[in-house]
Amino acid sequence: MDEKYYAEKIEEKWQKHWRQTGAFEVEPDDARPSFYCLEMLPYPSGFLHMGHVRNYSIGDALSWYKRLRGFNVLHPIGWDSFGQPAEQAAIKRDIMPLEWTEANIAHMRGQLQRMGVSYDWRREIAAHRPDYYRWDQWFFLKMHERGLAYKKMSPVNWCPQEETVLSNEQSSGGICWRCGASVEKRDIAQWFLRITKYAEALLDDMREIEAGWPERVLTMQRNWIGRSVGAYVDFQIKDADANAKVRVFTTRIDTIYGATAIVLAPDHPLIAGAPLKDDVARFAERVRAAAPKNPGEEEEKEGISTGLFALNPFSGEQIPVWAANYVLMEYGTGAVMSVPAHDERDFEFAQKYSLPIRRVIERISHEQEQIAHNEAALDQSVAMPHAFTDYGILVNSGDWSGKLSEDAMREMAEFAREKNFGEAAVTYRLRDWGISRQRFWGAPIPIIYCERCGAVPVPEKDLPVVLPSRADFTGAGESPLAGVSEFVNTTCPKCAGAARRETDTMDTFVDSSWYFFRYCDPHNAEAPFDAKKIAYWTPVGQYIGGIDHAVMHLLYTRFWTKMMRDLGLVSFNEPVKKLMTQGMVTNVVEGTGEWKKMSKSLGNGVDPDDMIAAYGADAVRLFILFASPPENELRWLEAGVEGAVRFLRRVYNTVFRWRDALPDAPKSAPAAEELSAQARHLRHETHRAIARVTEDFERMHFNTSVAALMELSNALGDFPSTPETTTLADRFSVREALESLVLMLTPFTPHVAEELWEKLGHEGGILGGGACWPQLIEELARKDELEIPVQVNGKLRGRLLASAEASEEQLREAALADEKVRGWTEGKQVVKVIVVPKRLVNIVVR
RNA sequence: GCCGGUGUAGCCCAACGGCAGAGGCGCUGGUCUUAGGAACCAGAGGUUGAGAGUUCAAAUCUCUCCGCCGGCACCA
Repeated sequence: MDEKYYAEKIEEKWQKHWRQTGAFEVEPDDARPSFYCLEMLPYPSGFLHMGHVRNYSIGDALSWYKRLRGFNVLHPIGWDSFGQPAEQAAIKRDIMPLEWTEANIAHMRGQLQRMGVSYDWRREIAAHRPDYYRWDQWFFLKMHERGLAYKKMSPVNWCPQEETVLSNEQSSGGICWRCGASVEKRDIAQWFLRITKYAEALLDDMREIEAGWPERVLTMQRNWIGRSVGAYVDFQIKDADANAKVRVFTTRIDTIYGATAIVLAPDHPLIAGAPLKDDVARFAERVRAAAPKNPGEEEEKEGISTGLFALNPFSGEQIPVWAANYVLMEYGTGAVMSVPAHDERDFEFAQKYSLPIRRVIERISHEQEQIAHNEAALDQSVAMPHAFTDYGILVNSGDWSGKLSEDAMREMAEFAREKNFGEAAVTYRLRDWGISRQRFWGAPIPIIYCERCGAVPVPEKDLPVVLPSRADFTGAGESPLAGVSEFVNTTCPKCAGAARRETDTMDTFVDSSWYFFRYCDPHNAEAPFDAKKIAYWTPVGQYIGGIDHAVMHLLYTRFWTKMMRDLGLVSFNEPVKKLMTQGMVTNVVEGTGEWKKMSKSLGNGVDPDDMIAAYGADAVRLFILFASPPENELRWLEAGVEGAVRFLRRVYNTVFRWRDALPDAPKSAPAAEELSAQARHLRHETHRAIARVTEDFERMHFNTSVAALMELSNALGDFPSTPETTTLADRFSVREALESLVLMLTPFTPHVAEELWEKLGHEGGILGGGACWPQLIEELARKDELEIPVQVNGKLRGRLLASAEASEEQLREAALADEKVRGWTEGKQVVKVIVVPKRLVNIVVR
């Protein structure tokens, strides 16, 4: 053993040991409980950043802890290796996406290995390899069979100059990133997955994961799904045939007597038949061409009358049909009934275009706002200052007047259904998932277009549809894949005639929707995975990743699981039992003093390799876990890393100093009488630390675990005797403290823990030697003598020394008899004495 | 605007209704040193964002307000 702590040497040694012994390689084992610890797989950009290091440090700590607690731990990693940057590298630097991607993976794998993360590397997967993406294609075919994958027209960002499709990032600000031309929307046929079919289940099943997922992630998903309960109502178009109806969606059918217009989205199909259709078409064109609005900014409401009139099915009243920019074709039916008196947006619109305002809801409680109105007038345009949007009681609503909103909504929807002009309905903000990308570097969608047979799915036996190894990457024109004739030209699986392949590839969120199932059986050539292996490992016990994936990835993967369940592949509804969203890693931006997320553009990034080279992987990981709780922002402080090294050095020195004195210590615990007071105190500190660290691990409060380990280390430093003068019995307590400390450090700093464990006389490594988490002895963790604060009227006035077993009565007597306390109770009447055993006494006097 | 989170020492953060402080960073002083650094020892630092309520007792529970962070936002 070196006298000093040399991180680099120790880390190399143990990484080699782990590799050679396959320390983290696992297989299903029915005799042991499984634990699946998963971190979000990285995109192989080429370099690990601090956010990755934080993510994997958290996962690794938990994995080690669970192993030491006797779990069979699956801890895998892989690569989200399809996506745009590989194509951009091809355009810019003339390097093929495959080559670029594989080189990046090789480099990042090396970085992860130098971090010493305990992965089962045999299970590594990469989305861009045909043995992975063939199963993306297989799932697509299964969904296609069931009508869950379908094609429809949908807009893309289109650069008219380069005649190419752009991603949102490439068209930010409405301008093409390469040529600066203004970007247009263009409709093309694209593939969609029917996630909306699962909207209700995605909401309902949240019950199963509520306990293990952060509230805010579930809230974000709920907002995203946007369930809305209301009703459809059909309005007959006046002077047209009986089929000419406009269907609206409303959440407030109780306000229908206040409807003074129907408002359509500018691209609503009914406009084609309107008397003023040319004016409306010009208006719609202007709305479409309007500059893309800035987020957070509300556009001025604009509209135009269509010249049509509609009949209110409840009142029979005739109201005008308008088109306006604030009604969206994508939501509900693309048409609304405008009730200005009870909807802010309709109010604003009605005021601008002088539409009448009809008041039909009266407040029901004096706690609700009384809004000025003119009882005598039919139109409230002048009297009402703004809309009244609460529920209340119906007025001016024919036979329905006098009913409560809640009752009216239910009964009026039912009435509409009976009379066949509407029904109760639920709509969602959630749209189907568009997976088509007009790109090269993705999984090809396995469809063949035949002039005779139409769109034909590729037969399963012909999978995978493999990407060509080369293509021309210009960045302009159609997708590079479309230019590869040996890929595109094929024969129809049905009629064997000449046919063309689909050249769209899949969204990369497809790959990440099910990758963690593949880890369980990564080399299976017959199926995406084996059902028995899945049953042993999944669902995931703990998933760790950034909050940025709160909606898309985590919603898609929940959807995918439900789809797989319906295919009979898994037997549960939810793929992830517990989710932890880590905070971002920030650093000071030079010259501003502000803490911002590390990024290239701000120049405040810190290279993990540099830090590991300077301080060692153990110290970097320890600092990251110690500096703040995992969900919080982590402020990068190099002084903090230095502090971590200092701590490790202290522990190292303590082991070095004691190790020769320890082998002679008794193998089992000496009786308390044989130990000195200091040794008994040390045992107390040891077991207190075990209790705290264990509890904190269960809650993933790593920062406080580390603090407890530092306390234990301090207690060892305070131990008054030297190795030479300590009795054999006392040496037992030192060995116990050191071994506990080292074992509990393992999840944070596995390399140095292995090294110290070996120096404490254990062979074969921590896992190989069968070490396990230290066993808590509760009575040692308890303090036998306690200092009990005594309060008088809630103010601290004295302290008592009492045994932990002291009864309520004993504490009460002792408190009342205490001299200091009596100074405050003298001459007063004791009203009440509250005794909380082991904690405190409070005397209430008057 | 709506929803969620959060506010404790100069900073990161503990305290699961019971003494406001575990740990680290920084700062001040000391030991050591030619000096600095390192290491070790000691120490200072507070209206728990503000106000009200519940309670014997509130950082903790409830309400109102303020600040900050995040999500959604013409969603009918």
